[in-house]
Amino acid sequence: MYNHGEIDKKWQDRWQESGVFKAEDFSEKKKQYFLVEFPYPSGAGLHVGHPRSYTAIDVLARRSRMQGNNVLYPMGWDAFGLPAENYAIKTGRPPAEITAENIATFKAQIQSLGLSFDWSREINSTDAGYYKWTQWQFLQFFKAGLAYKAKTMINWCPKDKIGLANEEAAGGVCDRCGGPVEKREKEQWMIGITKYADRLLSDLNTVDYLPRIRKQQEEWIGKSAGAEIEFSIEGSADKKIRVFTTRPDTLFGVTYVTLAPEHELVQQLIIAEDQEIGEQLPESSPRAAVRAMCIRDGKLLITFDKRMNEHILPGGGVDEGESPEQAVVREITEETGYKNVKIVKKLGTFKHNYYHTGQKKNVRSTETVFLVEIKNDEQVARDEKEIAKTDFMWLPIAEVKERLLAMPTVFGKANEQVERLENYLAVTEYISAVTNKTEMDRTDATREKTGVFTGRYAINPVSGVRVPVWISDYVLAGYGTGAVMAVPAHDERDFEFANKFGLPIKKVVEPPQLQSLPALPHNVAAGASTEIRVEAECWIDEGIAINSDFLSGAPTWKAKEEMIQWLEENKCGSSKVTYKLRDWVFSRQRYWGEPIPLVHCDACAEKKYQYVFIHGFKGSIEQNFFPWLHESLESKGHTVVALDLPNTDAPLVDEQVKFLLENVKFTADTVIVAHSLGTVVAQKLLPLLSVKVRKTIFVDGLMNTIFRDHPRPELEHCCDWKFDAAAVRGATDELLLIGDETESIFSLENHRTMAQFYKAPVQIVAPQDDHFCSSEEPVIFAAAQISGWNALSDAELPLTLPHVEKYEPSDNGESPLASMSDWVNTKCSRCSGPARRETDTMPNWAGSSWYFLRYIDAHNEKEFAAADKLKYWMPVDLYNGGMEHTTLHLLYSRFWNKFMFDNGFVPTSEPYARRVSHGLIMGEDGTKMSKSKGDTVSPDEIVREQGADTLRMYELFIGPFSEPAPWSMSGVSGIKRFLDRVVRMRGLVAKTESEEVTKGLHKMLKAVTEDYDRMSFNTAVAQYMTFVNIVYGAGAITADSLKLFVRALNVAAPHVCEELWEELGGAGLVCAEEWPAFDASLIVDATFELVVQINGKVRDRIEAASGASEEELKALALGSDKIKIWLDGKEPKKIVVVKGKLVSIVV
RNA sequence: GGGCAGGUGGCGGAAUUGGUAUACGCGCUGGCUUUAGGAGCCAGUCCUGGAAACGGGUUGAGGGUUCAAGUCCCUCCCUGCCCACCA
Repeated sequence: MYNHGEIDKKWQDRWQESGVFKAEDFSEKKKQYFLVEFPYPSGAGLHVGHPRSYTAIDVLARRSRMQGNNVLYPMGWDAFGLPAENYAIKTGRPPAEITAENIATFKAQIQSLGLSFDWSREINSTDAGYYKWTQWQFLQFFKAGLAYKAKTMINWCPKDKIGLANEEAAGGVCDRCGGPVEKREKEQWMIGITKYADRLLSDLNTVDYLPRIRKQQEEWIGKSAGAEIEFSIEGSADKKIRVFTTRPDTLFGVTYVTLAPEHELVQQLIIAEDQEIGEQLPESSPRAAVRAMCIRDGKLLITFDKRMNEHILPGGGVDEGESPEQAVVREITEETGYKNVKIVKKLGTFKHNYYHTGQKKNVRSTETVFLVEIKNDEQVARDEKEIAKTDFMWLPIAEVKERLLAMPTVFGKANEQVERLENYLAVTEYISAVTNKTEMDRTDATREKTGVFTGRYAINPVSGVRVPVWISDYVLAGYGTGAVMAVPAHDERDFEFANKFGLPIKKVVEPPQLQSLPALPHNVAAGASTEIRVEAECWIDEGIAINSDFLSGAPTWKAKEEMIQWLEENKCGSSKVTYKLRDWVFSRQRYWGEPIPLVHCDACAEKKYQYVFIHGFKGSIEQNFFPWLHESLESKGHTVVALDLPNTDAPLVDEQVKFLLENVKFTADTVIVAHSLGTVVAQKLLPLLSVKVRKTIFVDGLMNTIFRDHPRPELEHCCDWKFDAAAVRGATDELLLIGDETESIFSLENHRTMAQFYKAPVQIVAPQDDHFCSSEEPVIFAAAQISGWNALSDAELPLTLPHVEKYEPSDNGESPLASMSDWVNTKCSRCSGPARRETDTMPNWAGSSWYFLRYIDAHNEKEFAAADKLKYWMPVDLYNGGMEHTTLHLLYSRFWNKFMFDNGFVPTSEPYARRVSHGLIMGEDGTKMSKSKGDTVSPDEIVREQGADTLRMYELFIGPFSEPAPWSMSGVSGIKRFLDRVVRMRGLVAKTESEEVTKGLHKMLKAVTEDYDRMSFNTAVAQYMTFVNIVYGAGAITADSLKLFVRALNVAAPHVCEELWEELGGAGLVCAEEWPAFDASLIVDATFELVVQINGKVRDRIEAASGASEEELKALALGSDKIKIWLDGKEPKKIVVVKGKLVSIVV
């Protein structure tokens, strides 16, 4: 028994005093950066799950130090987030206060484990000194044009009137009140991670991630290659449906086209604006009447005529001097009392005859039908007479549809019109039903597909075949184009849908014939199934094209290529790559997060600018990106100056600069957009300007004549290639570099260099064409626009969280910051006019996207980290974290780091060289530990009762590191027993020891070293135990051997080992000793147990010399009496000898 | 539905390249030390036949390749995790 309470504390203090675990910047030793995910300091304190990875990586860190490396193993706090905020809402205490307490608890708990963290580098994501740099880095994204505002759907609880995080809205139910969660549109900050999709995918080749982690990254990015194809719409020449498909080869098999219910074309298609129904008659006809269709939540507003005993649409005659629009609003108010009536659209004007009861004859009249919206349910009192005459009601469309269609007074009865109305009703009903569905209902894949025919037809561009256009909720609005070409014969979802709605199925791919496949002798011999099954009628795999005109006979891969070529030649489609990855929603309507350091100024937003284009080598204003951009900017009210530069085929930069100075009047409201060699012109031009221009954009710019990998001597003499960074930067308020990811002309390194030279942000995009031709004009258009959003200057950072009275989000969905009018209302940094601060805060993912960089220089007040220190320490050599973070956190931080790399702020493109994951620790019953079950285990208790080393070693021993493992309290006691045995080995120290002990020691050292190398901590612990068992069996061990053992065990059980080391007279700290090397010569056994098998069964074990040759072993085996008996005189047919192991005899 | 990981004693788990299956720990049994309790130490502990010697069987089920299969191949069953209508 040892007094763990005393020695734990004693050695933790010694380590702290001696500073042995401090990482040294720029040390000559080899650097090793070990990282574990920094925890969220929850109020519940440390869970036994936390120490699992901290201890395991601690073992590696301690061993690495003993092996002579300069180790960085830091710890910090990811302390922004919901739990503290929710607790603050409940108690009214500031989250900062709560967080500080939680951190103190966590830190004390973690420190009680004797982990070798370098606490001098401790960080806290909620410190203003930390989040200043989170804000600063966000502004780099903003300045590079990668942060933008867009409308997205948020989870909204109508009862609590707050927006919910996804984790608070799990299962479509509000976390707080248990009520249903709706989707609501909200403008939010987004970050353009999709621009990095391809590099995030391909750079996985450059890092060492656990295969399943890599797979998850790949799937989350979800790259698929295919084609975008345009279908024209019958009767609407100007509108096209664009679909994305991975199987352009099946285009001949398309039997219908489907749109997502949210697709922008849906509204235009179902209300046939461009196709009037019925015969148009003059609206001024004296008999003109109006009717209103008002549909809400799948119900139709109907009036009931009491005298006629008939349901009818609200409406009536147009009075004199009244327009039909005025008439319909008046009629609705009279008949129903609703006063907020708004006309959405005129559906059409129809002629019809009806029997006029007053005149007692058939009258010819016109009727104009409007689609109306009733904004809210405010009503005026209805006229007495009207009440006597009519009732009104909201009826489900399905209930009234038949009657409505039968009404003689509506629409007449032409078939086409009825059909049209029917479609209109069906589609409207469908869409309202779908949009009312909860998210859960909609994403449940086992659900039956639903859909509705729009009544419209699309034309297959390759076959000219007319196919119906449907709307269906199995089409996702957010992926591809939100529309699909359905090929039911070769897509399971389309197949299911076609069967349900009786749509035709056309086969265009034949499964490959077995005979044509190369023989697979291996598989056949192994009894492999030789049949290829065709399931149902739907063949989704590749094959041979049939019924496909010019494609017929081609294998799928070839048919794809040929179809894409045909589409491109005929300008109705092109090859296209699509990703599942969506842009990153960066806004949270919460208090406890980093404030987004932006200010919005209306005056700046309204301002118009003069855009000056500078084209490149051999370029002209009509080429490259200029024509569309020109038009688009002018349509926004800006002016554009676009001039062809002189001598474009043999340019002289100075001459072109002079030309521009003479022909353009540059002002403070000028924005320069320069492309390629034009950026060289701009770099020479800017220092010569007498004003500071507003913004300059270099599109695929350059500073030397090295083009990616080859020089361009023809440009060497166009200028002196010397640039003055300060002068250029001083002549333009903003400078933005846009680079080409495909490196078609310039390398990414080139942009990185420019970014560092000019201290300017870089946006890397993947243009469809090389070197930014017309297809990328929208990217440049977006970058060139100047919004009303202005970044705070570096000096204004950090923008700290103000103190608020209430931590609840406001009931309009804004964060609590929005109610702080003193804080919100501020001055525009640019024009000094009134401006408003952004009140959204950043997500939890922000601070954790770069924390590994801050550890490297945790106290730097001038930069987020010094470049030379980053260069020394990055990348992280080993990063461990939970599986729950292997998609989002990993992806976001990789993206963040890559962007920072492109901008020259960090030295590596990938932040983590290696990523591993630990398994969850479960309760004793094998299910998740939970407070409600009461089976949570507190590390404190174990540390107090059995010591830190016991907890540490048990965490290592519990099972394979990356697998989940059930906690076992008696297993903990087993470790405690082992450590007591270790301590008692003092009593076994003797002058000599048996060979068995020496050999066991070195075998253990070898095995433990190898086990740690492959992160097999549980078996390493078993090796220590085996050795201790040997020593107890032998009864004696030398002090030297025990010291070696203590050195090896120290990484796992450091407190006990320091104590023993001291007692054994070891100098200094054992953790500062060298990692013990094993002596290979001591491990070698003189003999081994030769296994002799007959027909695969072990029949004898014979002691044999280790070096014995195959012949000797064979002779030995055959000479054995036992073997002779088993052979019974039979002659062996075959003898296999494995040296050092066994002899296998076949008879 | 798809992907991934797995299925080995009473339990957690070992077996690195196809080469002695069940290391190590827990639990259990017996013994010793002996005031009790606890702790410690020693021995045993996959199933099965046998007093023993010595056999037979065994890694979810079935089949295959091999001198040899927990490990490789095929079919199926089960469990866990992740993703989930991504055209």
